[in-house]
Amino acid sequence: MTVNRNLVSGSTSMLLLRLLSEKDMYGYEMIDTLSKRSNNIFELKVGTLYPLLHSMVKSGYLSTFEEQANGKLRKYYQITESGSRYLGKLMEEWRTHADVVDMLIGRRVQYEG
Amino acid sequence: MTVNRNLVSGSTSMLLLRLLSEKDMYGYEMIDTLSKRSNNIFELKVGTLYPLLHSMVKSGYLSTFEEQANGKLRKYYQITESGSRYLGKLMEEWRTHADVVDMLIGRRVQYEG
DNA sequence: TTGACATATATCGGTGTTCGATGTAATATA
DNA sequence: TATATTACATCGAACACCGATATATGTCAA
Repeated sequence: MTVNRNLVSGSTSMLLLRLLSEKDMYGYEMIDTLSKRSNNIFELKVGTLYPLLHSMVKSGYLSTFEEQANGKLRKYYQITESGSRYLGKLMEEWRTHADVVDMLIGRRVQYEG
Repeated sequence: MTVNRNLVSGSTSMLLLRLLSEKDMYGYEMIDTLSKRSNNIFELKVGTLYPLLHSMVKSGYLSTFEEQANGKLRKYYQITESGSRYLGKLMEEWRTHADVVDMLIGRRVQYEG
């Protein structure tokens, strides 16, 4: 996130929910998956991840269950019905805002809603 | 900025610099222009604008001059050489990050750098 | 002419997002 | 057996943004 770490901030919870809409994951798996899929451009830090996951559990967007793997207890996160609805909302918002920004900096010639 | 104000945050200074790369403007003019061009989607608040402008002046990205208009003293902001370079950097970053987010949420099929 | 509204500047405090630093503990590997 | 990796977690600091608030002038309608 180099120079301006907040350039696309706020999209983090959207990306996590999007991942979990594919399958249940544990924390480190989310970081790895995001990192690999983005060619290391999106490098989520644990100090960001866990507080975010906890807050989304508290908000009812995620539920958790634990599972033994390689002797280690892994905490899996699962998206809820409410989380899916919230994800839809965030994606819609992202599209609107990103398009407006693109339009304003001249990446798209005109904004068409 | 409705539900998630931070969805495209950090892009504010980029948008302001982009505006000023067209012509010198005073504070309110920037708010109005951004608002009108985006069909009221991007509504920058004065509490955000002025501290940001001041910090960019301090960083050397902007310079200022005052001009009388309708009896009122308007403070115009002008982009500097350094500000133009910084804008280029921010736009490049925005493109990279926004593309990655789009790819991760499945808006683009594959990320091609 | 006066009160309301718009224009225009500015600051302050609070909230939310993110990360670096730090801590703990188990497994894998050299 | 020492080191690295995996995996969980919290805390404090920095930063972005906004609502509230303050001040002052111009415009316009009642």
